[in-house]
Amino acid sequence: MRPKSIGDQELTLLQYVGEQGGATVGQAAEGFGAPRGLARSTVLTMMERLRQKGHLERRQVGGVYQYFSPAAPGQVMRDVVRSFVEKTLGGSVSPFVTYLTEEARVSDGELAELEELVAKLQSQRKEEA
Amino acid sequence: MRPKSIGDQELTLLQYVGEQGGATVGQAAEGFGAPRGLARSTVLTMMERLRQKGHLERRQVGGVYQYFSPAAPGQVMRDVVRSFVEKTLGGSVSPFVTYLTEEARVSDGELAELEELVAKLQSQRKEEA
DNA sequence: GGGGCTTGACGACAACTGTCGTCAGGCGTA
DNA sequence: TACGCCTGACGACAGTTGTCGTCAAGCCCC
Repeated sequence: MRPKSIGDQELTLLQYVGEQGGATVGQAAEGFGAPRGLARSTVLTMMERLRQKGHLERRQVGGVYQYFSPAAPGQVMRDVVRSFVEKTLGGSVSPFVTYLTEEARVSDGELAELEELVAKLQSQRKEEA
Repeated sequence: MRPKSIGDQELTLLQYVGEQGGATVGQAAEGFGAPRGLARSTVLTMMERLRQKGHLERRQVGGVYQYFSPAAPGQVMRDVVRSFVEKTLGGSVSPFVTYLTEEARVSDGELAELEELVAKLQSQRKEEA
């Protein structure tokens, strides 16, 4: 019983459902699949696979199933990033920082987040000292 | 002919070869495969697949093939991170910054890199202003 | 010359992903 | 009642990854 992997397309769909605060297959097929040229059955399959993996739950509402994410908003992304750092980067975030430094486009909001992050880390260092 | 994807294990192996400054299959099998319990043929297969994808090149040296990475050191990692940010995070580094803030262990060296990064970005903002 | 070990090259298999097509059942409207 | 549309559930298929086993050729030492 491996943790629960997730493909890129699946993740994007999961995100979509999360943002919508839940959706039926029909809604997801229209709002997510259609713009991407995906057939309804494709969306259905992905949603069911996500459900099997525990990333989505469904509830019968008015005759149809309403799917929704049982995880807190943002949690999934965090898990994905953690898994990427651990599995692919071997636990070090250095490659990512290098990437940020050399070629990422960082928005103002993200820069602010980074500033906060640095400040937070610095104060932690002091405490420990 | 899609760009050139790469699996996690493949990437780790590619990294290994890069760090070693090149290696024969025998060397990689011993130094990389053995510690991970991978058979020699597994390592060979991965190296050949990496070569087919253009991530590795080989040269006949003293009867055996010496494999090496044609890319500059660190380039591969940067490519991988970029691809992850674009494909999986949808182009935004926010999820990553959030991860860093909430749960990553950041080393002193990495913190220093981050500080530099923030400083650099701030000065860029000023210039643009 | 004969063994034995290393190399390369294949072919294979199972999982996971991304995509569908199709079938059967339910509901509403003509 | 009959038809058409939406919904769920399957089963399928191809491509990518991760892993091997095996076979044939070469090379070295006894």
